Amino acid sequence: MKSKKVTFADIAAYTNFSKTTISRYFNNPDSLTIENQQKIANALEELGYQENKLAKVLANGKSEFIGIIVPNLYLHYYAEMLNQILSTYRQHHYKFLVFVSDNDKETEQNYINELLAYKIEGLIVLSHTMTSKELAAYHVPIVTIERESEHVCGVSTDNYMGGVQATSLLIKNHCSKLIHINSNTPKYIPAYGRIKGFEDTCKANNIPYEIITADFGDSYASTVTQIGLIFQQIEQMDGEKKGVFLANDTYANIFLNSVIRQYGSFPPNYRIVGFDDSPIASEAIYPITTVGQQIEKMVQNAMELLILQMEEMKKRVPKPLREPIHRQITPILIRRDTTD
Amino acid sequence: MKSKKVTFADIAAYTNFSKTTISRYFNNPDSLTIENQQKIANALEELGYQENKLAKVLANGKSEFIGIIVPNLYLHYYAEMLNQILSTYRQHHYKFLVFVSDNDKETEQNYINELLAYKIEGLIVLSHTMTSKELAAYHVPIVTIERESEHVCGVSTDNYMGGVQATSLLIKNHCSKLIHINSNTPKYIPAYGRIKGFEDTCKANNIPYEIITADFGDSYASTVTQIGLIFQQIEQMDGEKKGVFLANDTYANIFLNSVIRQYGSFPPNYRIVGFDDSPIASEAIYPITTVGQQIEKMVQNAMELLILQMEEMKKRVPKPLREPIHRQITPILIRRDTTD
DNA sequence: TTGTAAGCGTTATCAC
DNA sequence: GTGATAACGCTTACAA
Repeated sequence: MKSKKVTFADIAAYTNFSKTTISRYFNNPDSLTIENQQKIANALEELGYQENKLAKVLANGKSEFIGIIVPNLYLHYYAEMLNQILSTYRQHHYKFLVFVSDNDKETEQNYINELLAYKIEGLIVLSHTMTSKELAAYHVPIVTIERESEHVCGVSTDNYMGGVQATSLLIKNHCSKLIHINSNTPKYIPAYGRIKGFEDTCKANNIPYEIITADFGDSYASTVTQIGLIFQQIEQMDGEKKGVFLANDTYANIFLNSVIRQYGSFPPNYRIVGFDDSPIASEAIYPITTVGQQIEKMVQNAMELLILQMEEMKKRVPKPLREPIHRQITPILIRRDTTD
Repeated sequence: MKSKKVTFADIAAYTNFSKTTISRYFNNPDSLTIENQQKIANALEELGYQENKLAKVLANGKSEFIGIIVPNLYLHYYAEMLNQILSTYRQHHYKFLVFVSDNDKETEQNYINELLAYKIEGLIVLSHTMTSKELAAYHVPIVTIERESEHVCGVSTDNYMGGVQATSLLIKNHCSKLIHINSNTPKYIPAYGRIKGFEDTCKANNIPYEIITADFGDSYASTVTQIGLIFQQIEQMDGEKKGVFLANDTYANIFLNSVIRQYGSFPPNYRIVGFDDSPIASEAIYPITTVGQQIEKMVQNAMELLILQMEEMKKRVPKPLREPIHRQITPILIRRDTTD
């Protein structure tokens, strides 16, 4: 087996340069002559050098670590978000330390402390348990995605516009009655905008509408049951063409399945729109029209905001943002088979 | 704002102890008197100490980092795998550095080098681009999950048993003709076992069968097209009750959708079994019977194998495994509505 | 039970 | 263009 790890000292001895010069070879090669660069390059090869970034971090303070706290990866939405975040490595070369919080606040605080101990330069928060005020108190660059973010930077989907888009399409489809199905959503959550957008659009167009909220429980089975009941309820309602806008694609798919099992195929008296553009929307028995969140764009914006703050911290006299920055990303309506 | 970061030196000065004692407070508190522990605890609080694990790692060589390379997070299978891996933090306190490779070999090699530079103690590989021989050459503890792993430790589903289970169920359902649908799978991939298990079981029971393989392209749309064609082909076949076993739940769902659109509801002359127990299996228009991979158990085994190797590396005279260890996890048949 | 001093493998600050 | 030398913040013999 090979012996110990080879360090700058070994390279220096081997090449008759100093450690400083070896360091320069990596960080500022132009300051060496071409031939000396070559000498060192050879030595590296010969001795089988393996760089140690931890030592580098200790010396220069730049860990290039970003921490991520995500509620779970069961929902495709979070998985795809994480996917996009990790993919930014190619542009920015930040390394990501990832934690899954499962919505436990205390656990989450432990994670943050652990992350701080590893000298992360920034933190991306997707979970909901801590308030933005608590997050801000850590005095580390932070960006949140699609959650309450009064006291820190954040990006979220323009949920209001999403609601408007979905509702407008249903109206263009000549639906005579509009129905929105959602869980009980507090007003300070970004997703509340979907409800508001729906309601405002119905009012503005003078179309009869109804908002049905329910507690869908925390299992898929209970969601199926609840939506089944709501479907029966809607079947009883007046309206020859019902436009149903659901809070997400999972709900939309369950609703569509109820409809198909009742009618055998997609009937002309229903139009359905979901939200998220998750895989289930295209995989459904009839591909579902949905409001697609632009996840890639959201992540790109989040990274911009984070990098902005991180760069600032590296200056000799960091001047943190006076006000947190917030960005809204407009979603895109994706028309498929459950609307005209 | 607060000034510089406080270090052991500051705590030492403040408490009139040495840095060594402060270090001991963290790593071996019992070696201090209770009152001195208290003194130090107070000082920590007063000065607002924030630990630096990077310095610790540099000094003691234990990074507590594990690297993960996953092909993507688009497929729920990988997302759930990652989810389970990250969740092991609670038991073992290893921190995870995660990379998404998108199946590019060169990229992947860069990732591994980066991970080595951060002194990871071990590596978990889910991607397929590098051979296990190449992986083994890195001389770092490795475990692979559900992939070729001749030269490194690995865990995988007992795909053969899965194939047997699925096929046996279809036989018990009195199917007169069995059909297996799969992509072109090389024999050295663990998933090939599904085909073998199907075939052997058909032969053993003397049931007419057919194996249909195809290139499904790399998009969902092309998969739908291909499976639609295969469905038409199967419709032409003899057999009053056809048992169809598909390589995964996505295929099974598409096949089921084809059936429903043809028949209006689930007809008695078809029985369907998928593989993976991914969300689509339960979310389908009729919940799909499937062979469920025990992801949690696989991850647990993977961590065991990895920790085994990592512990060995910490010994004064590491004796690496003579032979890589491999584990097979038996999958579980989950009966739902597409079988009796 | 506690302290001294030499690392760990880099980078940063001055010199020359 | 190159080199000494002191950090960076913690651990670990070896002493006492």
